[in-house]
Amino acid sequence: VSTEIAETHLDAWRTFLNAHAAAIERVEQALATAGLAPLSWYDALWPLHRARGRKLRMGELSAQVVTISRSGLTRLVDRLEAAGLVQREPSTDDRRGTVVGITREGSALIRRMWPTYAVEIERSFVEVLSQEEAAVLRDLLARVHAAATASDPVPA
Amino acid sequence: VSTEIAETHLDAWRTFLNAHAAAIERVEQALATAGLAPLSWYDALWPLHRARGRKLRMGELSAQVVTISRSGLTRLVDRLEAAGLVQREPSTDDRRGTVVGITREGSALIRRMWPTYAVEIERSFVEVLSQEEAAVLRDLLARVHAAATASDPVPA
DNA sequence: AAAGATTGAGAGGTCAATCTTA
DNA sequence: TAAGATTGACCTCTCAATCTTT
Repeated sequence: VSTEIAETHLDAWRTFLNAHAAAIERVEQALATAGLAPLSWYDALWPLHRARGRKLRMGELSAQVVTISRSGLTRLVDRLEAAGLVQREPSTDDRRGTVVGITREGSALIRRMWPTYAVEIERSFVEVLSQEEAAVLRDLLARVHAAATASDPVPA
Repeated sequence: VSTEIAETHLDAWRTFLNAHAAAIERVEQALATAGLAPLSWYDALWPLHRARGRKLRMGELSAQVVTISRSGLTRLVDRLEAAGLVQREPSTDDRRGTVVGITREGSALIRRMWPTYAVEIERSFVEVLSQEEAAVLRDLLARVHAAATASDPVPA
């Protein structure tokens, strides 16, 4: 364990990875037990639901679903569409593009999933962190996020 | 956005997910650019490397590689073995079991990966968090981890 | 030529069933 | 019968190549 990173920072990193794995695992498990869809479906449906009827282009949606590649999103939307949760149409203004809109069933699913999802956020975050602590956590992680997003680590 | 979770907690949750996605993405990208193996290989090799020669049973190893299922680990170890980085043998004391040991090449790979990995931890954590802040982050996330690990959310 | 999106091929992952030894 | 680990079937994701429109 060299290349000298302070022990505290390393511990924070490891705890970060472990906490994330445990929390996500738990949410997925709760959703599966409740007979609902996986978190990835929620992630993709949520921006569409929030858009309240406005259809999003695949690219716009992709930009908001950060854990999946562009082609991965195409395939996810294939499944969502097959399940009747979203609808695709060719974009009218730029005919290279495709727009996706959530259906009534899609919005219904999002609403059914939220309570289960929320219970797990309660357990993992709300019950163990005060408002002030949550704010501190948010601010520290926002800095990590910004740093991790900053312009390329290793240019091509 | 109902089922009432305070906005601060929700923001913390979202930032948690985004920060994780960004940080991991960055590490994977750096490793790939350097022509090294993915993080999952590091995760599996590290406990074996740390065991300094002692061979671990598949179950022991599985317990320490938290992001992958037992059968997923079998397949990962298949690949690591094919790459000459680990070696499997039937366990002598309990012949149902298998033990895995890291090879010289495996340890060499871990050592070659670490500097690249470390650079990204530096960028995402060390450069933006003081010692004290890292300690605070570690402590808050340790609570999240504990809460997310606590006995079953939804019993079968 | 470049941008938006999809597709083919293949890598990696899971669950449930299986094999072997305890 | 149960525990440790693997396997078979199948699903999801990614990269690189492709198709269409700009």
